[in-house]
Amino acid sequence: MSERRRSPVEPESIEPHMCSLDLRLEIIGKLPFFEGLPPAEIERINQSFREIGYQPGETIFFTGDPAVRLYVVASGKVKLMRHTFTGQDILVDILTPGDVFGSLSTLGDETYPNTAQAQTMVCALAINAEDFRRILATYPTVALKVLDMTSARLNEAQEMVRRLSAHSVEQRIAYTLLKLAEKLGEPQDVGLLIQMPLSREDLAGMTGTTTATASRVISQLQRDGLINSGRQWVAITDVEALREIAEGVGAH
Amino acid sequence: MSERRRSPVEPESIEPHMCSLDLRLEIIGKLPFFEGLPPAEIERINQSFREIGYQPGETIFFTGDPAVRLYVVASGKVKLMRHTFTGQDILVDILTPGDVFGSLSTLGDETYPNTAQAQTMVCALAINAEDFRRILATYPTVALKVLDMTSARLNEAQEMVRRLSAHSVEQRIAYTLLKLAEKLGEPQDVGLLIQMPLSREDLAGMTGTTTATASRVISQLQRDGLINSGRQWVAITDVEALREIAEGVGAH
DNA sequence: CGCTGCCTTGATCTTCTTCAAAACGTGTGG
DNA sequence: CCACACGTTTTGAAGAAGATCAAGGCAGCG
Repeated sequence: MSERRRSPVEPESIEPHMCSLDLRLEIIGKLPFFEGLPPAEIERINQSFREIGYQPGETIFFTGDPAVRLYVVASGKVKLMRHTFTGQDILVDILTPGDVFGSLSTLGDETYPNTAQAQTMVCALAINAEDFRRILATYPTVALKVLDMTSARLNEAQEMVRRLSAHSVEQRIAYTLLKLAEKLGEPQDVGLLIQMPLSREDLAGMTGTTTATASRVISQLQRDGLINSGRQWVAITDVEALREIAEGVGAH
Repeated sequence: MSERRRSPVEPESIEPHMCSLDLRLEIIGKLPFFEGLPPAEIERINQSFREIGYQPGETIFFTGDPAVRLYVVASGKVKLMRHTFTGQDILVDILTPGDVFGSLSTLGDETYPNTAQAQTMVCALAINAEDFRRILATYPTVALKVLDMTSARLNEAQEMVRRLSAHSVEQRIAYTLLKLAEKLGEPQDVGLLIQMPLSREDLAGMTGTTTATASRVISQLQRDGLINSGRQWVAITDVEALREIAEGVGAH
């Protein structure tokens, strides 16, 4: 413990070309829901998008802003949050390349329900909400894929509700770490590293607890040898044991 | 308090015709997402559906069952739940006529993530998941409406996550009652009545607490004159005051 | 009537929050 | 390379909120 390494999370910052015009077609073509579309169509769809780059920590939009655009993560990580009146931020979701956010239902709310913030260097593709609707109406395949993604996220959110309701903080943190590792995990010498800057505060926001408690739990898990962690990063060393905690195998 | 009335919630049971062939077209035509479709198309779509009736308490499908069908609530109320290993049930959502449930994303999970149970007498329209996909692919308007509904529910679920994380039990219960009243409220002499059988256990499941605590909070709210309640029913008498509690205006 | 579920209420105990202070890591500028 | 300063993390002690366990009350129904 004497010589703790620096954060093993790679900066992911020195890649300016990621948001360049050159690669837009490739990025858009690789998006899960445009997959399989003929190149000519992708070319046309491409016209409607414009790319925007964000610095880590930069806010893409705030809760309550008029919901005019829909975004797609092209590269980097975006966190979706909700504010509480007490000033605390709840981390609702973490988005990775291919994920959609912003204004999906033009008919419903006129404002964004969440705040979106760049967690790393981010390249996002933005499209006018109405234009996106037109695309969906034109290509039913795409609409079905977007629907799939949305209902998958609904499912995850409902699962989250269940876990917040019935599980202890330790279980929730264990589960959240596993979920994050599933999405962002990278095998490294420190363990299965969650490839993003992740503070105790973030973790607290995701599990509905405080930084102090999150810190205590993380320390305990580390003492037990299940994880490995430092400033702004966490790596899992014993996935199975962590899963047992998350599912509440011995305790409750 | 000496002479407490019987449950003012209407049974909603003696309407067997609701699930008859005669009214199917009308019901399907009134579904939010088929609205505006030409009658001839509705007639065709109608062919793919079959109706199924359920008794109160009857289970429509369990978590983990193979997800082969998609359902639409035609009449009655359906509750969506998730089980926990401790045996506790979390009430994830309450569905009213027009709501879709069951297998939406045929690509994703092969099993239902939730358990669906009839809360009242229910008439549901069922359709093979693949057939429904075909309909969505054929009528983009419908697909967009379903997408809207789904993302609205996603939004609600995320809001629920926020509230579970940051609010007290009293606030959560107040909020849940308001939400239910919004969906199912009926002005009556006892107050704004939530038109469905709603036990303390249900309420506990929706707010992530125990029946004992839910009961305590309900009693307190009743003592303060904000609500009116009895066995399996709740009515709101002071919406504004309840909203203040839900939003946490004074307390935290 | 008496049975079966709901609902209420009390006492105790655990978990988590809160508040606060100290230690640590990291980047900065000397 | 060192020292400082800032943000993050750790840790402690006290307190509050809610869970748990359990007993009793009340309503509706056979």
